[in-house]
Amino acid sequence: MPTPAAFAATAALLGDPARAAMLQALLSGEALTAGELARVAGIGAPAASAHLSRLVEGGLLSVHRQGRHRYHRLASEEVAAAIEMLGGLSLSLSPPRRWPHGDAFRAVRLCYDHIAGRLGVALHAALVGRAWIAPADGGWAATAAGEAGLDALGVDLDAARRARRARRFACDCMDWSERRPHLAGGLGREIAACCLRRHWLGRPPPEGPSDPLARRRLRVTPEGARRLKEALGVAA
Amino acid sequence: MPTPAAFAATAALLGDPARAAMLQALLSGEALTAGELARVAGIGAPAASAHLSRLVEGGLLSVHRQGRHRYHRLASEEVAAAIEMLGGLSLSLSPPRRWPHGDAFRAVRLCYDHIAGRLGVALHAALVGRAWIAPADGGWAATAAGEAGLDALGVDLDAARRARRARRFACDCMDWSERRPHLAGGLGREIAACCLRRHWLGRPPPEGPSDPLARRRLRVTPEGARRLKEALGVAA
DNA sequence: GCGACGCTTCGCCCAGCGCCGAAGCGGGGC
DNA sequence: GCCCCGCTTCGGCGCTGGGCGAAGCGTCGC
Repeated sequence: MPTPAAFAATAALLGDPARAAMLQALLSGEALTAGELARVAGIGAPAASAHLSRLVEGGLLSVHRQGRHRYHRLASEEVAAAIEMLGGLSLSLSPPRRWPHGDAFRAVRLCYDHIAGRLGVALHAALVGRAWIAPADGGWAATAAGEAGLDALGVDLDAARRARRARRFACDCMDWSERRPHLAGGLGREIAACCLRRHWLGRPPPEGPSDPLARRRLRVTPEGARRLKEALGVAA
Repeated sequence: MPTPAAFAATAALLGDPARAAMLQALLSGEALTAGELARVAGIGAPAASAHLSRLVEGGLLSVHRQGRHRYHRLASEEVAAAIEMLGGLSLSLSPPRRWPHGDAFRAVRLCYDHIAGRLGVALHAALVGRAWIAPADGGWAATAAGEAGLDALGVDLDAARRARRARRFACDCMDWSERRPHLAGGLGREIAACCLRRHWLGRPPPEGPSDPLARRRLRVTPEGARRLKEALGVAA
């Protein structure tokens, strides 16, 4: 455990409405500009700049300059996992309203860059149940059967192993709507990419003019349901 | 996801050094008095009282009056899980020092009231691998084989099912040192209680005069290592 | 019943932070 | 070269909130 001071410093970064809005917007895994984030948070450019500086300084975000824009993204999937978890806690502490985003969001959605919701949890269980992945130091490793099966599905295992942004090959991420883990890490990312590339998952149109969760919504296509069922026994 | 305002309100409760110290102290699962918590946080009684009021109001703590004392404890294991997770994130954001608590704390420790660390993760994997527990709505349920096996070990399944404090029978709790889940819920609590009762786990003496993690330290006894090995194939 | 003790409430002070408007810096478009 | 645009820095304002000492309330011990 960190010192209380270090712990509080990290938590305090999450404990501001404007910063929370920015971080939630970045949960889609995309990189957004300072201006977009200012609009999302409903504040002016100077205030947004100060917030973003603190988030970067604190290690929660990373920046990428491109021309006169500055693109911000979550620094790691650990950050995404912590935000998801804290969101789940906050929801359970104020239970007045029921599930606010419709059952579809609970069934399948994007968490940072991997699949979450009931489908994400089912995929995780299927991979473990068929012994396609096995416990390894710091997460999971693919078994021989898993490498063959995933390759047959079209998952780019080389890309999954390429440790971009210091990520693990595969590790667990707690699903706050299901209270069971789904798969994160490079493998989680590539599985999601594969499903999107092959149109097993699609992105439904936004539900409103400024739908903050639009980028995270997913939908299982008929073909996706069929292929996932026959390949992994997953009922989407 | 909650609104940014609700999310930030919850995070802000964790984002103060004094409150963080209190919450970390309560991670042992015990109930502590306001005075003890004030001492832990290094603040006076009035300040502690104000902090505790806010934590209770925010749903993170629950209070129990007994005579002239007021005992505070974490309101739920979801709160404990979120604190653990945020602690792991905070550690990973400031990686200068390596593991500060010794390898023993990483091997086995108490998380709220269940077993965490490498042993906790190994137990979770063993229960799933032997199909003693199976996925169920909102967590895990014990299979017929699991009921028999756990009962033979001496785990009080009736107590585990008794949903004290609105807890699930069994669900996952992310282990921040291993990045894989260990078992929480009523079953997790009763397994830990069973191991302590049968002296398979013991509490080592505190490492210093004011060891904040003393109540969470655990150690596997020789008999415990033998019994866990033969019953579940777990190498402690 | 009286004092000791645990805790809370009240009153107050001060630091930190979140916000904005104005100004400054740098990149791109024309 | 000019201006537009995205972003940052600076200066100033207002408020929240965290801290303490003093006082009040309820409980326990004798």
